[in-house]
Amino acid sequence: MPVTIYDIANKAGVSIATVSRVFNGSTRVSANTRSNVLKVAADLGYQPHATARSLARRKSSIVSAVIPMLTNYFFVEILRGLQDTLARTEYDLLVFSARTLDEVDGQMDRALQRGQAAGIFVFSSPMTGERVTKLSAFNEALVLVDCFHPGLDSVTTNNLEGGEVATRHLLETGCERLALIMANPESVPARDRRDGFERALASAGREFDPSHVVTSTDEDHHGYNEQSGYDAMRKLLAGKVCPDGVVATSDVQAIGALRAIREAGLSAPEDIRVVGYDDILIARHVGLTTIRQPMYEMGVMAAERLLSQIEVPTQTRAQTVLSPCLVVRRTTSNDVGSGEEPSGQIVGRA
Amino acid sequence: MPVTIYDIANKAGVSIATVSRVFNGSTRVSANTRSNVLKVAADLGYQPHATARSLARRKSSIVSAVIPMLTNYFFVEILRGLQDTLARTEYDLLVFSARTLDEVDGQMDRALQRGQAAGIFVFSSPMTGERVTKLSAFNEALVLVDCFHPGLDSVTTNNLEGGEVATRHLLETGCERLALIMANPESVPARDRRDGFERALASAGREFDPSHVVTSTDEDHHGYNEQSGYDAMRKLLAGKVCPDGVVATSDVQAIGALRAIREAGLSAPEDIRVVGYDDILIARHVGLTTIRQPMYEMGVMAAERLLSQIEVPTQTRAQTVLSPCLVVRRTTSNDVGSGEEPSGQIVGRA
DNA sequence: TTTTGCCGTGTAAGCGCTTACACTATGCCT
DNA sequence: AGGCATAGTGTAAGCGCTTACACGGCAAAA
Repeated sequence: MPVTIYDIANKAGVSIATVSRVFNGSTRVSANTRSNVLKVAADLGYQPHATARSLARRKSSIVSAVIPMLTNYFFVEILRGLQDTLARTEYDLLVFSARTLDEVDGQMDRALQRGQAAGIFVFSSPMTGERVTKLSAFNEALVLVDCFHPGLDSVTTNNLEGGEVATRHLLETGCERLALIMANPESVPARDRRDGFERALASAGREFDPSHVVTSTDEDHHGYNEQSGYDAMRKLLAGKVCPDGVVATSDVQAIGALRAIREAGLSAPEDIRVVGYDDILIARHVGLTTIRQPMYEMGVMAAERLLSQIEVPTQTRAQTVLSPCLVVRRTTSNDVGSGEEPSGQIVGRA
Repeated sequence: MPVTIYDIANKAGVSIATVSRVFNGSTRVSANTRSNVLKVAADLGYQPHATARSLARRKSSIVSAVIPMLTNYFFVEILRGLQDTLARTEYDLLVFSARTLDEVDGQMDRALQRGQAAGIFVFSSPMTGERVTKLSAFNEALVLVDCFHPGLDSVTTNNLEGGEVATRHLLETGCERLALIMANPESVPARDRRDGFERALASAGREFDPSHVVTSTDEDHHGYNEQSGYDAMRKLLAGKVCPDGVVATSDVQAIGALRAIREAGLSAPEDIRVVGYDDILIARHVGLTTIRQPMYEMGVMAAERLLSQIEVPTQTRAQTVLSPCLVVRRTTSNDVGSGEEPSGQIVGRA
């Protein structure tokens, strides 16, 4: 009882080709026939069969996204950008979420399944050789989001710049002894942020104290978690030279660090200034100065990029790099008004 | 150059039917043939074509979820439950997110597209007549999540109970003048929570003061936003009898209320105790007592329900109702330890 | 030895749609 | 009047796979 184009063709006294034409790019069909077919289709409650359509067209109307740790606010925001952009097209979004980075490979395989999608997004996954091989063999559109590989399209933010901006901010507010609380170096963004930290120090002519860089070896979320920030801060506080400014490679780590600071009877920004990274929702509420990434825009741009790849498959590759921006709040400044002013003072542009 | 079963059949010297059998329920194929086919397939780098498979099987390996306001932590958690459960099956998840409740209908139409999905989840959408009609006409599996309609499968939490528990908690801690900060009554959960509030008052023999129920008329997220909580609290503070206990229908509203309280020079729990609803991440950080919903579990159960519907289509309907649980934190108690103990004291079971 | 049955495999008919190609009018140009 | 576009429609061949049915062969049963 599902109604097909045959039913319509029968009832309207035309051929299935004509019915199909009506429902497609309307290649030359007379106005009469068209409206007649449309009417019959409406009467019968016809709906095109998505799968059959894809098969015949040799092109799916689905695009896939492989996302590790969907729980993360960062990804959800990007997803919004994707969705809002895709909603205006014929494409629907298949979401493959991996709980850990190890699960990414499995989900990627599912996503790369032939005939499934017209294109795919890969989020925040380190580009191992094996992955690059698989992705390069994929014949459809592909955009990396928040990760990078030469020769593949990507939309990323400039983590090096972000790390640098955060560090420079601390220097400018008068910090003398800077420290870095870093996530697991397996994470490429973490490494880039660290490089930015070092670069800012170097260009300010400051010496770089290796004991002031605490690196997580945590596997859970690659060290992007509160506990790892807490532990790192404790370690810093126990060191011989206590820092007066701390950059963390994520907000959650920064929040852990703040807890350690508070427990030590100290406070931010008075004793130690703290900068996070990401601008998650909580950052606002705890007044955390942070580096905001243009997440929504990343989603939009990634989607646009994918769509244009689908349209013109042979197109040259493009790597889009967006700049993060500094959001100044309580943990580095006494001037920003207390309490939870909604957004903080935004410095720089996204 | 994409390799099909014909290529394999040729090279292996068998028919396409045999190749197909190897890749399916392995209906009677000799061990020799099987391993030979598998080998050839591996050599050629064969991958089954997802779309063709769905068409031939008359059954998609995709399930869809229609989700309003994906930004919401609540939905993301449920999604995790869905994904984790689906990951173990052959099904992939198509996500249709609507930015507003009005967009739900459009996204629902896309999701209901014939031949697209083997089943669909509809999240948190009021069941208007039109929607019920469309959903009932859908011939595939269907599970409502966080919304309800008799005759359709659903997984919900008991909002009435949640409202009641929150209210009773305030009464037990000695509050005398209870108030309710309520979201837009278009939202069914909000109404249910209010009913719970009223019921708890009634069964405690308290009188119900209508002026102590402030209802949002906000359209933005149905009044589930910080501003609406803030405004409501201001209104309560300006009233002739100031409440000493407030239940909010969501954490974000509660957080707005807390701000209003602080700005009025008062504090929680000393002057006014506050209970939220949802247990979003921020709740922990501001020490908000709240009602936690078993979000992840909802996702798991919804997925399981859908899967079993797909397996046995004629099965009887089931409405699953999960109980929320109270999480006691600073805003209603001085005994819970200060600062941000991670989880709060959990009372009741999820 | 003949019968019965089952196992392993092939043949072919779809699934519901798109689209190249062919065909028939019709209108227009010479 | 004949020739030639051109617009509108139909015919049929797929898209890559699944699966009902048929068939040959061989082992067990008679």
